[in-house]
Amino acid sequence: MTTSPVVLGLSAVIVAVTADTPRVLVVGDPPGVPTGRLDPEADRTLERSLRRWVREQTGIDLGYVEQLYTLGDRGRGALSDERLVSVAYLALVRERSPSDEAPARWGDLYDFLPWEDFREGRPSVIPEHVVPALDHWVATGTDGVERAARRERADIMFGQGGATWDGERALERYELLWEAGFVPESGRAPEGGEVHGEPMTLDHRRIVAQALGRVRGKLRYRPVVFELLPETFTLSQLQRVAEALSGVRLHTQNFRRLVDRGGLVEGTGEYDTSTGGRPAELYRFRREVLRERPAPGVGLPGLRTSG
Amino acid sequence: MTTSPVVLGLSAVIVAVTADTPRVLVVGDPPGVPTGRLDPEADRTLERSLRRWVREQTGIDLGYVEQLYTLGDRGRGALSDERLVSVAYLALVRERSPSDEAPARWGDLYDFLPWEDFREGRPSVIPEHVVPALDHWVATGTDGVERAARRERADIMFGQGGATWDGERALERYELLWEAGFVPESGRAPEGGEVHGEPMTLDHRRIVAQALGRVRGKLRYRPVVFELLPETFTLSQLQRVAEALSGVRLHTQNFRRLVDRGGLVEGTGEYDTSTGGRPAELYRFRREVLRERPAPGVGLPGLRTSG
DNA sequence: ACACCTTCTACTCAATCTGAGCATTAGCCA
DNA sequence: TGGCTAATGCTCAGATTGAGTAGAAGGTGT
Repeated sequence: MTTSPVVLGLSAVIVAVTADTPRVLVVGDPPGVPTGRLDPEADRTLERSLRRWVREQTGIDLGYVEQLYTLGDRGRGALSDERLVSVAYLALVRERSPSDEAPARWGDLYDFLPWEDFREGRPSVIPEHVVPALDHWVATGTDGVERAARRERADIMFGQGGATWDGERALERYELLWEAGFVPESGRAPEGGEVHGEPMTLDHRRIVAQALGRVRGKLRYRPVVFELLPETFTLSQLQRVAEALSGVRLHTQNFRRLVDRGGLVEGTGEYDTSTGGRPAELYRFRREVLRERPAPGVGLPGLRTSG
Repeated sequence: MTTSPVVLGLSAVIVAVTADTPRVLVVGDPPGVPTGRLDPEADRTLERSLRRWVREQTGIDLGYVEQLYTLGDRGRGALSDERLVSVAYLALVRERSPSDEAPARWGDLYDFLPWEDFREGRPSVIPEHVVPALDHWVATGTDGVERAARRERADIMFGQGGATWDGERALERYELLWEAGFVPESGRAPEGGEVHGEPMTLDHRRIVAQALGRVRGKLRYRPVVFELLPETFTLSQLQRVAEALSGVRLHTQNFRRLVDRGGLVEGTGEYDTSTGGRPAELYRFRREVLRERPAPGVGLPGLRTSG
């Protein structure tokens, strides 16, 4: 009896923001995030391996990279006689085109997860399709206890029934929708036969959801936005990137107060006159803030430890 | 030429808190965290595999489990003809003894990472040994630029030179000490030949440091403390657990205000008279808070988005 | 040149939260 | 009963947050 060999895959959720749109690099059809395999002989570390084959596959040199999660459920992957365990990474880059011959392209992140974008208010897919599907899922619980638990979970995840919507829980929302049979990746036909949000191959949409949740969390307490911005930028640009990722609109004046008086950025004295209104001062990231504050991030609302 | 096979290891940092002491379950000598291997045939998911062999090895049924990190650098592990990739997990349990025949025991987490415990003020190991070692490391930078960068990093990590100490950066601190040759696990003889903090096998102390950082972060915005407490508890008990993990002392009155008025706990009307002073009311975790607040956690100081 | 539009930027203000301290309560023990 | 200890209640100033008003500085079209 031979045991099935373990194969180590590496996946990269490569995120950029163009103007108002958060983007993720995808390959193939149905789309998936770029994927490679660890060469146990050649690659000294997992992250090096990742950077190497992302460069080879897409021509992109990754900057900021962090590990997201390791997926190892049986039955993932194509071949059945091997056990595919994948380490997923999150990478943030300033957008640029993948090299022409590369089969990679930028997709709109919210095309895959349309229920995550609250910038224009609650996205219509929620009341129109998510909520009915969840109601059905709740109703099909085996007993009252399970139905109550399902109701609570659904409410919390989508900010129903008095609960507040929490952008960082993107993964939990996706997993809930999976369980509720709302996403075709689950193998069950979606409620009503309609598909909402573009599916991805295998469990890749789950990974993207997790990446989104992670970025949103990080935004608060680490200056990761600047990985997505040029050296200098206007406060509007900064705000739009923060909004694109967090999925909510921010109060402009307060946002600027927070990043400016919070020491996160400093003015350069130069101006961008192409704003369409009053010229905007160009700012740059203030590295010293790392020394001054334990958890510097852009000011996002909704983190109250009490009340 | 045969490629070296990938072997998937699973490690568990199992944390409990007894009275004032955060504990971690260790095995062997030098101590390490419990470790198993994925059976690609038998184990359906990584987490199931983990729970199974932890139960087998230690008799402990894990409750709260979350994935920490996946380590895959070449040269880890004992055998050289295989590539060991390990997925590390964090588990929180209410303390109980490992089954007698099991070779596992509870160790004091701060015995391994003594520079992380600020409850009695800055631990003496920092001024006496860490700072001199880091000063030496800074001084041995190749040029002025590198020395300045090292100085800044050292200052930020240990709250020197105007920087504020951030408990959540336990991993970064450990990595810094590794680079500085302060920990024997790095393979270099520690500065001065003295060893501070009990070493662990392989890279296990690194994993424990990461686990500590993760718990400290989670404490803020998820009600994980309750995984470590009995069903009902006094607010002092709650505070002591929070302090043990966060590594800092908290202002009692403010702490109680935050958890109580923040809706995290509710009184039971019963009292514990064994306090040595005025009897303390027994509280329980208020599950409803999950619905009411997006990020419920115990009130820890020091998270300021500005200023 | 002028009104007008747009966006950026500067302030204000009330509500709330935070950090710190003082004071009181309620068992236990000699 | 007085003194000890730990729990609990309350106050207060300073900082932060959320929301809004208003002015500044460009462009555009007549």
